[in-house]
Amino acid sequence: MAIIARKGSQLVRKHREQKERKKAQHKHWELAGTKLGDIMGVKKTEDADRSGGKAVGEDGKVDYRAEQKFADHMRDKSEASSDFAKKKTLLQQRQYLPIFAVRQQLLNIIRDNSIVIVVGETGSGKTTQLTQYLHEDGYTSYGMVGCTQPRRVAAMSVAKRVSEEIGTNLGEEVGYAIRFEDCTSEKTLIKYMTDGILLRESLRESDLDHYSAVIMDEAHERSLNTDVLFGLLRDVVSRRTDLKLIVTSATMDSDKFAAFFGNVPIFHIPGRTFPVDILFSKTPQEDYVEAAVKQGLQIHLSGLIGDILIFMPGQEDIEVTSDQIVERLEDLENAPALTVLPIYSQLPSDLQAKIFQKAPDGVRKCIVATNIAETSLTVDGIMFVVDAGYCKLKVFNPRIGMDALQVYPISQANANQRSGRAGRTGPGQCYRLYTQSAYKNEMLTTTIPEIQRTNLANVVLLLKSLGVQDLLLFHFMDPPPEDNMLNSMYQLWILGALDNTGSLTPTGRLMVEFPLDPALSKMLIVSCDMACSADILIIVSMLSVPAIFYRPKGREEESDQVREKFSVPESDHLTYLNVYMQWKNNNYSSNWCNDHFIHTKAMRKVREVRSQLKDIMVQQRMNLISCGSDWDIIRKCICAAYFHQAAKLKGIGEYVNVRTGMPCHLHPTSSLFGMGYTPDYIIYHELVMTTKEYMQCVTSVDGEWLAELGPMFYSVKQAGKSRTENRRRAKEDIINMEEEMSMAEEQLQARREEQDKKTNTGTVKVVKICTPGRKDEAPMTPRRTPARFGL
DNA sequence: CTATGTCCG
Repeated sequence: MAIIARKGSQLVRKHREQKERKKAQHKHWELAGTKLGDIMGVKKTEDADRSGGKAVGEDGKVDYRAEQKFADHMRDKSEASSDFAKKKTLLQQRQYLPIFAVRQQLLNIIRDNSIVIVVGETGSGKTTQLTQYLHEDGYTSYGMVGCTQPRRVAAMSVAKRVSEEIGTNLGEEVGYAIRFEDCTSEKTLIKYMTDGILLRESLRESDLDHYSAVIMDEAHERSLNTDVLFGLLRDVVSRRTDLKLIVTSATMDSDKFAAFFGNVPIFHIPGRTFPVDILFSKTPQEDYVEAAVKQGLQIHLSGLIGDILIFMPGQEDIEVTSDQIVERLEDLENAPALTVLPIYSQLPSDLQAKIFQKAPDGVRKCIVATNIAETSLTVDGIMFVVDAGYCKLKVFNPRIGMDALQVYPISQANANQRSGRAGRTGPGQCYRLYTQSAYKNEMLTTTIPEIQRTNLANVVLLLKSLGVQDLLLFHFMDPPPEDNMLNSMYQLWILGALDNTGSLTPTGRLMVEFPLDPALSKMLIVSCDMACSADILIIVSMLSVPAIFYRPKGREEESDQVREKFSVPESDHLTYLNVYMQWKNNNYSSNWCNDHFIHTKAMRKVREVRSQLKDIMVQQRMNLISCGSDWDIIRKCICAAYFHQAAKLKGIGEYVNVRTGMPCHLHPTSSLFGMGYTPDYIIYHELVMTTKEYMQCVTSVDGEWLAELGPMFYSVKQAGKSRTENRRRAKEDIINMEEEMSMAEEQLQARREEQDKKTNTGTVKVVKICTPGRKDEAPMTPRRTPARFGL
């Protein structure tokens, strides 16, 4: 009943909104008229002034000034342009790269120093050539040359290219390693890999004895793994004088990198890109969606040739922007054809592939993207970039143990990366929908590195298993906030991975074996004792991939209804299990996925993860048993690893966090959402602040389970005799053991102070992070009006 | 009572 009412009212509202919006738009266009200048608010740029300085539009609302010429650091991996490739041999192509001119100098400086920072601009050829130069210079005679990449695709494609250049089969002299795929052999001399792989390797072999040289490519992106490797490799090099470390960096932070590694030399390799004109908005834009739509259309109607790339923070904005461009273009007479293509990572791959297809002759492409187009995928033929100036960032707040996924202004580094996307195949233009003063004064030079804004439980576990005694003294380039480290250690203590002295327990050592977040590893370990490991294995696998359910625009109701068929009323975890079992019963069919609004790609990955985890379990002699249909056992097992993330029912549909007392909400996608069934206690997998504090993926639990499984948090005041009595009392008398919590924290704090006294080196620096929700700390917090756009 | 940026093991 409740469901029907909810769906019904929603339908009506949506429909009404749509009608209203249409009406309002018509009004808008009648008022605005159809004169080009009026609609765009900008004069047509027949002859865009490329020399800089001159205003492009004089009388419009959106107004730009050419400010500077700009060539960016962009990744130009391996692909040479096709006609060039036809004419030249591989060797000639290699010699044409800018890095070739400085080859000997580079090798000399590497010979003379253990660590070198290389500033390699886009198109310099560093990624493909550095490894080969080291190989040619004899470094592979006593070990491998390793090269890390932040992304898998990069590791694979570069390895392929280099193996062709050397003239061997991929996987022999030149190979790569990524999760699920080790394409190397005993013959391998040059090994490309993701930075996560090298990190895992250092667990087995802390001095990296197999390597004679390690190149950390794209280090300026500062991925979590890169930052941990920084600290580790710095020490490895001091122990092993025969190991060479080469770290690539962007110009802006090369000095910082050099200082971190001990004032090591910086070597600069020029790049080869086309100039990009940067045009800033003269006035701040109130609504970046509106501004982007106008700018996109203005470029399109200017008659200049070339595809357009628009950067937006998220899926919703992308959809609104795309729709608006299409709609407004339809209202114009004789407008040239334009294909508008959205792209973001959650988009199914067949739709993603569209952006790489060539548009029909005379049709311009306009790609509307998240920052996926900033580094992860490169589209050729982009001449115009429109940059809204925002991105979404996940920031972890250790105090309340919650992530916040919110829109933040981008950094200058992001902005430069984005504009560089217009200069890949020819000179281009970048329209920034923010003022030059905002760029200079309000934007950070670089994005806050991931290590300072993420949950560190995994990093802490890893470093502990590497024998790092005091994590607060570990040499990070940018140390994470102390709160964050302490919180992670505390969390690991709760999970039984660390003992009271902060050392790794046997459970902790077992947890390290799994490429999972600690709580998930714990769940897997506990499940073996509770005889439901086969089922938990599936749930864990489902939880370690991104979104399973697909909710396409325009078919929201339909997909929601299909999803409800899978829903297990008391648990999202069990709902996931249910989905997997049904998929399995349908022979892992991709058609079945499509019919049920489920991401095929995600499910395939679940299967891969499951198989990898299963191998580890077998190797660790953990038994695989299913509990059949006794799903209470499964819920109890989940509770055993997540009791620290519990919420108590407060009112109808209202929950409060048991530990912090903070109100939390069920996410609308939860099986428990909007149902008549409202359990007294639930545990949640994740707490994320978006528009509200949402618990994502929840399972109902018995109050007494919490007391039984999380005795350091909860206790039942008086134990009754019967089960029902127990349960009743548990519901009434659950106490949050705040004192014990703070005791553990004090213990950690005391330890830290003790260490501080021993070494007053001041290596620990706490960096304040912009607290989510504090508007005064985010000067460029955008006015988000896209939902009401056009009204 | 309503929605999630990008990666990695």
